[in-house]
Amino acid sequence: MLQAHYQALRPLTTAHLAQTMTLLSLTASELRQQIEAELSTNPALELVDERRCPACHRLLPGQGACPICSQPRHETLDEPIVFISPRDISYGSGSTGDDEMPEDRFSSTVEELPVYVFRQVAPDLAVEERRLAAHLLTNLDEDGLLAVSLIDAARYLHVLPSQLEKVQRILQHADPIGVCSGSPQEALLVQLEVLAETHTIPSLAERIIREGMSLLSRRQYAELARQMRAPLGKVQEAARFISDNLNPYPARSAWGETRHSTQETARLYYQPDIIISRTGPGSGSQLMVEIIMPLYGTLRVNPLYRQVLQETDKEQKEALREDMDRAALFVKCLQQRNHTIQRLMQQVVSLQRDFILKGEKYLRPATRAQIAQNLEVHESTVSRAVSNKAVQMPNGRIIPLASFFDRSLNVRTVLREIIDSEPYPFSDTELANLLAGQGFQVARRTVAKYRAMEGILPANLRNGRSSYSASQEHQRRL
DNA sequence: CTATGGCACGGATT
DNA sequence: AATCCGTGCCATAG
Repeated sequence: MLQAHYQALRPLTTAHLAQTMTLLSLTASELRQQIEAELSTNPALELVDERRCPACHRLLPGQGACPICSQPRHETLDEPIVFISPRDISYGSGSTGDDEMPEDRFSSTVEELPVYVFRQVAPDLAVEERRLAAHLLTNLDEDGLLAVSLIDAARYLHVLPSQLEKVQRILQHADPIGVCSGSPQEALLVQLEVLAETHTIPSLAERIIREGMSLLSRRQYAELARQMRAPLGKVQEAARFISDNLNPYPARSAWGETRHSTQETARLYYQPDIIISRTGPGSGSQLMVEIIMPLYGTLRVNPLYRQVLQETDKEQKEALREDMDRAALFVKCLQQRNHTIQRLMQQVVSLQRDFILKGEKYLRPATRAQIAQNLEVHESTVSRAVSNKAVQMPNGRIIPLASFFDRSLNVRTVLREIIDSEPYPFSDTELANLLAGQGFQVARRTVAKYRAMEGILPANLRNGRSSYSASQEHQRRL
């Protein structure tokens, strides 16, 4: 049945083909602009605001709408089972008619933050909880802190404060850690808690934040020490730790700093075009892939047009028919775009399952050409589909889709591991041999390049603990 | 003499 | 057709 459905979607004209190609290479946000432009110029095209698609609703928690396909489709694969559905993003309230004027980067950050956070947590929330999360996120101030009190919000939403607190806790652990806290103090505590999982933290830090916030912010350490009944040195150490590692205003300080992302093209913040998440915890879980559609509702040809077409006289008929054809074409192209991306992601996910779940080390070097062959499409098609798109991984990290095709990422990761635990600084030649021992055959010269990419100093400048400042200085020089 | 970085070439990618 | 990436060759630094 699906087969038949898509048979009808095969490109029929060169115009169709060209438009599909164009749409294929667009990001979710670019697509949104495109759709809006089309909607405003073509009266035959209509966006039906159906927020829920029954089938999606059953499978996805919450309101995963299926905007483009009027018949929602979920395909299952044998190996990792993949559900794919376009997914909606709403852009808060108001300001829909904004013309792209990137003059003010800061304001765009403010506008993006709620969406960015919502995307991370949405998969983990139940339907009702999503509503709460959305409400909280629309009430953030520019620092990423809650502008309303939890009590007020709970009253407004007609829920128990405890329910809202639960949602808030989840939000606070999303990427700008501490976001959605009620106060700087609260944000710090959340950050401290998260940090404590991986680092050792000064014992005094928590108490200082809890009890000595005002003194801390005024840097009155002596007074603080007296109040804590602790030595001044300890207090200063803790204060130092706090100012170095924590941030009372989660939204400030470039939360897109994506450390360790290995891609030099790391844009500040991505809007993911595709989201990969796990359907549940544990090893037997399946992967769920969502293709983002940036608008609510179903896009279709306005059925009224068909009727009117019957009843008008000839000269008007021509104009109407043209609009209708354009609209139909657009919808087809859009469907084809999503279909192509869907098939692509099925390939990618089943090939790179280990990479998605276990990390960069397990990336398989795959070429676009190979995927294109499996998909029986031209490699330039794959190329277009892959470029300029961002994927959000199950762990919340957002990376370019192109990194799935990075031929050297796994080698570089292993290289990093070797160097991180080396007993003495290995020379590039030794590193090359060690890598070969692990099955990575790379030339000595290439090892040097990878080192540079990872910002690791050459052996002669590397003494045991490679200091950050040194390596950063080195990076700057490149 | 050894370890690295620069330049250039060929194949893959876009 | 233009560009990027892995490599080999060679010059330079220690």
